[in-house]
Amino acid sequence: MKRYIFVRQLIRDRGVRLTAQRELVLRRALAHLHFTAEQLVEDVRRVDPSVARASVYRALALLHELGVVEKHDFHYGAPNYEVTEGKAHHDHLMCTQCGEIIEFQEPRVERLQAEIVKRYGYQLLSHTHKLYGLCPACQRTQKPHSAKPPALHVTEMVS
Amino acid sequence: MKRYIFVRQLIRDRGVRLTAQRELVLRRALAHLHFTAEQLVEDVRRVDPSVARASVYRALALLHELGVVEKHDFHYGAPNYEVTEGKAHHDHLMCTQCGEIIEFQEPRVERLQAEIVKRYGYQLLSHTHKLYGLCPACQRTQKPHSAKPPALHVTEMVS
DNA sequence: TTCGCTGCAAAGCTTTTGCAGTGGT
DNA sequence: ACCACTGCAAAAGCTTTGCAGCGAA
Repeated sequence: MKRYIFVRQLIRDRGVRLTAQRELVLRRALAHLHFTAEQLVEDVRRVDPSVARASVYRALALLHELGVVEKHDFHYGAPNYEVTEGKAHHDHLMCTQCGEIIEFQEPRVERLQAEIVKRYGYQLLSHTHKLYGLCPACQRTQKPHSAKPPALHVTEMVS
Repeated sequence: MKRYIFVRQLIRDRGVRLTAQRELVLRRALAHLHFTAEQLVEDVRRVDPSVARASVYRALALLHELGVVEKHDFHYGAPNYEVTEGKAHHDHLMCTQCGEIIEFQEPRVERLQAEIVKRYGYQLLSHTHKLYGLCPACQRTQKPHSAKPPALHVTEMVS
């Protein structure tokens, strides 16, 4: 709820209009941990079928510009989005078989990153750090060669 | 050259046919550090215009299955491919303004990764670690807001 | 000779865009 | 009352696929 109100204010401060469509897209985005653009379209249209696919994409782009939403490519299926606003920084560990995503924090890695960029004279702006593996459950039911994209799922229902 | 011969053998061992198209795609892929599928298509067809776009995509998919080629998404333009076969493992540092890509190694990060997955009972299969920032040159010519995709470039000419 | 691979063109998916009408401020 | 935003449908990437013919083994 706090995040919702905060982002609404961000939109207003941006000087763009706070429309019903944008509010709805924001509310539905906040209801998921990780989601694809298409999942968000479906979710939004389940609530209000009159909202156009294009409006969802445009609202998502706006949220991305505002720094509220991050885009992830887990290389298994379509890109994923995540509302990172108001959440502590974290990276991701994903099961390549069932699609489970775990968010982790590791300050020691962050420190090493700073060291690495310094080595090349770079100014660090952002980073992505993704670990892929098998979750405990999938290690047991392990198929020798499941080369293909597992479903990317979504769980949390409120924000 | 050693890599070329090695991969040819990989293809034969796979029990699939070693066609002229596959050999050409492999040679041109080896000639670049990082490339998009479309860049590879252009490059291949510059050498032999009779090769179909679809054949390049199919050959690239084969090389990916063989573990010879890796796919990267730098979030600036189309996904990038890289022939990693025969190269030491490394991760990437990219300038978001000019598109320069630096490959770095940091064993200490690798060690922390092993520790992280153990924490969650995962079995680590692979990872991606990408740092985004401004290279020394672009820090000087810095535009306040260059939100858009820089050209992804390609340099090396032989392999 | 066989059947896996290719070229071609068409289709598929996801995302973007042009435009006329609508609604926030 | 403006003009930014929306819905719609068409277009625009990028990648995959069906199919008939070709050519590596």
